[in-house]
Amino acid sequence: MNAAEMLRGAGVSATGRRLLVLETLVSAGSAVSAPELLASLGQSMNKVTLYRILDLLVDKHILARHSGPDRTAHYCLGTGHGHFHCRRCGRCLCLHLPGTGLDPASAGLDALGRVDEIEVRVEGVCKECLDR
Amino acid sequence: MNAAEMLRGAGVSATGRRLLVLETLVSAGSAVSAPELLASLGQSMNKVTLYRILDLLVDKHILARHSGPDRTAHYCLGTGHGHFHCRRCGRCLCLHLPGTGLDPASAGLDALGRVDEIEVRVEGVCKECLDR
DNA sequence: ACAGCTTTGCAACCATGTTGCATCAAGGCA
DNA sequence: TGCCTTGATGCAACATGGTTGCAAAGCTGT
Repeated sequence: MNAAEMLRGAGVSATGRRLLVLETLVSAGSAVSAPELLASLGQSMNKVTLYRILDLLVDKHILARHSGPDRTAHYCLGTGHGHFHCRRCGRCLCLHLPGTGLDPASAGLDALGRVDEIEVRVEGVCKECLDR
Repeated sequence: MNAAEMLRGAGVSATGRRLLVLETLVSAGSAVSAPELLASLGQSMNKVTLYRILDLLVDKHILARHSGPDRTAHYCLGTGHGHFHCRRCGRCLCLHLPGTGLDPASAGLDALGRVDEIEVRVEGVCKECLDR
């Protein structure tokens, strides 16, 4: 499924700007913040447009927004369930955690109210930074 | 253990400002953001002083800082391992999750590098808001 | 009292993100 | 084709959360 199909499948038109943002995120592979996107896209994209596109894509469940360690939102594809934040290089890797026992019922979370989303944030130093 | 003991135990002097911040957080019971603290403390505390005290207490491991949903840091006592964010009332409740299977080895996280901290963020609507 | 340190305050600044409004592009229809 | 409506983009100004530089106020030991 390419970027244009993802957009049309969500019922929004696939404009050039939106494709640019989405393809940048696809090729990034990790979670990226809005300022990082702005920097990598250069002057070719207005920041207001970028923020509006990110809002739209999150609203349409194409992107997931999660809060990074440096108090800026990070964006990545799909509904990631976890992220690893490297304290040294600042990268934010998406985790796909299988079977960590994190369903609301088992943890007794549903006693708190309605649970919409569970995210695991792991902080540390990534392998590349440790080896270097 | 009262606030003054906590401060002296961490090797910092227990000044009036620091006691005020720490006691406010103790009595809050939930995780609080810096702007919320500023509002509740009124004009009696300069915002720079507050941020510096919060930084100090996090550095001394008296407080834990974690990122809220509204891109502001929240602070609570100890090294909480999870938080429940209510999307309706905005409160941020500390969770103490027992045995959710979240140790680095079992989840295969240590293959990523060095893991320093794991935090679980749960989003939803709290019981009080659902009942209302 | 004095020197030296820590703590606090004030003002100005910076970065992230938002709002209001104008403009531009795309599609429908006479 | 020309016109109208609607959605997408851009620009400027603003709002908020947080930081920095520097000065004043408070301790502490001599």
